[in-house]
Amino acid sequence: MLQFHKQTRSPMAASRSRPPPAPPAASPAQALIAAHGRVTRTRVAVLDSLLASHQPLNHDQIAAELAATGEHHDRVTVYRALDWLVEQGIAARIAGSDRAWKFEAVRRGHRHAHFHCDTCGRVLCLEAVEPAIAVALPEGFRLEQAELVLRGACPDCARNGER
Amino acid sequence: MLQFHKQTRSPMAASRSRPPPAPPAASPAQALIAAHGRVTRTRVAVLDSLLASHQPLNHDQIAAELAATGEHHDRVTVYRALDWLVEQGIAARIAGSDRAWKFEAVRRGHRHAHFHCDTCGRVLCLEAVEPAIAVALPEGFRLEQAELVLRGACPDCARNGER
DNA sequence: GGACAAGATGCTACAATGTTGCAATTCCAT
DNA sequence: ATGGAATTGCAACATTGTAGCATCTTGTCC
Repeated sequence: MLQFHKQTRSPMAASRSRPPPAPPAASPAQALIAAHGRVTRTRVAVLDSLLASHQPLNHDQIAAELAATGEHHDRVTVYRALDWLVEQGIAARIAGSDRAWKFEAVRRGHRHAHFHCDTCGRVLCLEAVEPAIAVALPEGFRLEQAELVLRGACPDCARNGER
Repeated sequence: MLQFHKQTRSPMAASRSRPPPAPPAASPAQALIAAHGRVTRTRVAVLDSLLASHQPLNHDQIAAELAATGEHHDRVTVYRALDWLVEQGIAARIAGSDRAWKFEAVRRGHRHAHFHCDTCGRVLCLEAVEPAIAVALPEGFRLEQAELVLRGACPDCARNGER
């Protein structure tokens, strides 16, 4: 659980009106982004959202997060920021049970399964589930990633009884 | 406008007038559908396509299959037929790497992994891959289905070298 | 075989989720 | 501080799927 992100925004806002002398050690998001390319307002804000969330977010949820900060971020720019983060390996794109992509910050060396709730549509990261995936892939395939996808009802929805 | 579908349906017509004693004369698709509800032109055609395919098909590919038979099938009706087949447990809906659903006929008791090719977008069923999925799900979750999703390059695309 | 009611179809709109093209703006290495 | 490339913002478009509703089919009962 990482719930630090609010204060990362203020140095950024200040830097727009007047470049501060030396705020080098910025947020983890800024550091990550700087290591891969240009640091921009929207990229930082989007990655902040992803890092602060303990579950994958779709574009809508991210937009809501950004709106809550009071800044305006263009819809298309957010899509492009997400594309870029995925391309850089900073974020991962996972297919939800609705037809919208969900995104999560990549934790290196941290394998976990995803649980898709059919009732509420959320995707939960099951940190504790380290699946024993023993795959014998036929000749010719080049494996890039293996993921265990679980479907069903999350605790909240299962408790409420419906199916 | 429906000249061509007659031949597909003739065994059906026969079975309606007089149920054949020996084997289930109607196509497997018709039998499956009849066991769950109304047998209609589009449902049969769609399920035939799924049964004939060795890999999951998206709506576009199914539409192409249907068009090849010379019959016309409305876009919306095909969607609804697919929804119905999934609802009845005859077909399964799986999320592709693009944002279109893919569908496959359900083979009972036949677990297999899916390989998503990032290059050509196809989803291949890996019949030989019987993943050892040992999941210890936390309390509260109700598991409905577990699926192993593999991503990378399929043999065709891997051979052609690009990434 | 024929009539009937529930269910399925085929339109046409509409909704949700991205994507493209391009001029204007921003980032950052000089 | 400045210049050029990367990024943004906007509007238009593309893809994939749904909703509403009048009409037609299917399966059943006589």
